[in-house]
Amino acid sequence: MGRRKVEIKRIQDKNCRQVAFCKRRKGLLKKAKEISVLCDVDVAVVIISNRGRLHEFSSNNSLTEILQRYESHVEAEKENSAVIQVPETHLLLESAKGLHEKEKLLQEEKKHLEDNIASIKKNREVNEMSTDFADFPAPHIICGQQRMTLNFL
Amino acid sequence: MGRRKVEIKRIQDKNCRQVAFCKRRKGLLKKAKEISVLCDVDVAVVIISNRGRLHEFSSNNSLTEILQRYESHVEAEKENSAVIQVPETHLLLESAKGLHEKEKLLQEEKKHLEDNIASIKKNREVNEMSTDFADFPAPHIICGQQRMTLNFL
DNA sequence: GGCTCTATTTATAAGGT
DNA sequence: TACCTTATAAATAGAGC
Repeated sequence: MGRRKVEIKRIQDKNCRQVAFCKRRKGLLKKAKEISVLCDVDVAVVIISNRGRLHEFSSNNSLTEILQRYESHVEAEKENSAVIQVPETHLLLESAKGLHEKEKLLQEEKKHLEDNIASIKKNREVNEMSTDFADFPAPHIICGQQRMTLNFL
Repeated sequence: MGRRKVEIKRIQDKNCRQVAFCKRRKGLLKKAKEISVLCDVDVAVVIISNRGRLHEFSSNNSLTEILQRYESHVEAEKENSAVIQVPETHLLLESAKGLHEKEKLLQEEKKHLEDNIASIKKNREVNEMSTDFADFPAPHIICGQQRMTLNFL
């Protein structure tokens, strides 16, 4: 739905990809809301950008509850089916490969966490130095700092 | 997008509502897949009809992983939400308190990550030692181990 | 990075099988 | 209940700010 048809594959250009993400994210969340209202159903949408930023929609206030309910219903089935579907011994090689990738991912995330902790400590020092409230930065500045740290999570 | 414009409110006629649900559910899941591919992001969609039937999409095979990441985001934001929502100056003390708590939380998360890495390395060593596949534990046991480690992500 | 414009594609409301 | 058809509304790609 645009000036030309686009093939559904990863958009190579970084800027185009970001623009498409903004537009389509907005569209997806809107559609999630619409179906939940029109059809009176529970809907949960979670989007995590590759920079780790979170976007969500839920049709009620207890998304976590919906998702946990979902997990409790589906996980058991998945475990059963996994055992049934994956009796091939050679897939254990894939398992080992997956563990390597997980380790790499974890180390990257850990680095983010460490950076974030450093950032928080820095902010805290700034706050603790300013014991005179008259010199305190405006609340929205604080908000901005915290928002920044959140982006690393 | 149809013969006429529809207001976004619960569709009264049960049959129309069901028809709309089928169409829009299909559309929503399609769009979720498209954005995940085009924009290279993680997306999870969970739809629970009012009859309790479940429909889902996730951009990779580990919906659980996406949801866990979601929950860690929410926990972190909960701590800050009080500060963000309230512009009262005296709450800056709470802000500092929140930063301490956040640091504590992050350190706990980091510890989880470190424990997890250790666990993964341990698993990997076990895998590498077991070059004789005949001695490999049953696949479902491996699956169980991975599921456990995933819960920390 | 976000917003506007608009040509074009896509989704879908009604209606029918 | 679930699939066609088709007119129409809605989303959005690309371009410009």
